Amino acid sequence: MRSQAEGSNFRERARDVLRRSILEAARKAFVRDGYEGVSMRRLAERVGCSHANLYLHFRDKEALFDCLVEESFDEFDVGLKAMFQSARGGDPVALVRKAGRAYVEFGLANPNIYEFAFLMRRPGRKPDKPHVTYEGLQALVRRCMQEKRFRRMDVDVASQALWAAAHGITSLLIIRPHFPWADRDRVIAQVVDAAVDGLLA
Amino acid sequence: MRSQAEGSNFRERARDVLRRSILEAARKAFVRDGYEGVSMRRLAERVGCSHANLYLHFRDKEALFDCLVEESFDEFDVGLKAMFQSARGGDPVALVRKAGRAYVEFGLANPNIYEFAFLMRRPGRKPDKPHVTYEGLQALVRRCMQEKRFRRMDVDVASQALWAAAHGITSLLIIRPHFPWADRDRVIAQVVDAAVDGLLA
DNA sequence: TGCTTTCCTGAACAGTGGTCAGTATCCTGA
DNA sequence: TCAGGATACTGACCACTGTTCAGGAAAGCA
Repeated sequence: MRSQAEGSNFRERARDVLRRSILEAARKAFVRDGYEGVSMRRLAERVGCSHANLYLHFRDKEALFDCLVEESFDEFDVGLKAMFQSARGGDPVALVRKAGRAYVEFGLANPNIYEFAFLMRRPGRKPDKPHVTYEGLQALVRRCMQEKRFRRMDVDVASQALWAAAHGITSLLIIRPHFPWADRDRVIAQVVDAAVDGLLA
Repeated sequence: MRSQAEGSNFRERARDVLRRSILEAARKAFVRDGYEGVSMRRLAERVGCSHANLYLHFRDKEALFDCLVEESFDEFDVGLKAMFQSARGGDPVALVRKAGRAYVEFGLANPNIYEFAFLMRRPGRKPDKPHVTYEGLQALVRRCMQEKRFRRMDVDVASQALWAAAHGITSLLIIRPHFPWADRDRVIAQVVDAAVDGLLA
């Protein structure tokens, strides 16, 4: 029995394959129709299995989409890290601005992912621990302070203020797409730059 | 038949009474349980009528809650207008800061209302026309520019940047209440002040 | 081949928002 | 006062949702 469990069996591989195809179908459906617009039954139909089967791979609908969101943000983190890497030694303040714009762009490019991650209230869900992305921002802000580019203040207050500004314009653009927005890029730039400038020494 | 319709009948009054009691029960339920947490059947039970009856007063669930939100924002507008009135002739920039804080406070004091108004995506809903509150902000920003306190720029870019900042911190605090926030008041002040300072001449 | 373990599914459950034919209620004009 | 007509209301119903579970199908091992 032990040997069955640990051997990388046909069954085990098949299980992983199914899991991945669920995730991919879910991503497609989710990106197109949003959380409420996807039903487990229709999803199962696309995958080609019974809807009950989905529950053998994911505890419930939320868990499935949580998994997708995590994947997406991991990708985002990778992109962000690459950006930090390539700009190592450069102007940290410019990097904050760039990261802020990248954050907004990511949200606008993946509105349904962003919606699920930061626009939906999910009472009784896991406590909101800081995401890797936030920790990266924290580190960057700290560096700006060490190099005396930002004035001395609580790192968290500064980081959270930056996050709030970037999130504000991202979420409004997603939620109110038909609002008579002025030039979007200028609004985004204004929001991000003002938030950054507000921290300068 | 005409006289029936216009006469302030017993029936007509009763209709209005029921409509109001629906709205009040809905407000209570909605504030406690959020949009998804309220079902039309349970709501009808509280009101004391059949759930089908609700649909004779409101086209659907969304229309019912749209009505509530409109009421709430009317209240918000009244409060904000009074503030503008009382500070007329005073420092317009200080007024913008005050309005920004008031906006955030309102949102935090009425999270479920705010959620429905600005946190929920409702595809295919009526085009998002600017709300009275936004128009008030626009006017205030214009005044700041006329008095040369804000630098010359597109009024909408400036107004929308301010709105985005205030919305950003409001929505994050509502959606992520368990995030390890720094001192909330300081974060709010930082976000609002940075957004305002970013417009100064 | 039998036996065990693991996988998978159809049916069922309790709930949702929304509709509609039919009934109960009220108002009006004779 | 009473019949007729307009109005208000409801129970039953529809198509759907997320989720569970007994039991059948399939695979691995002896």
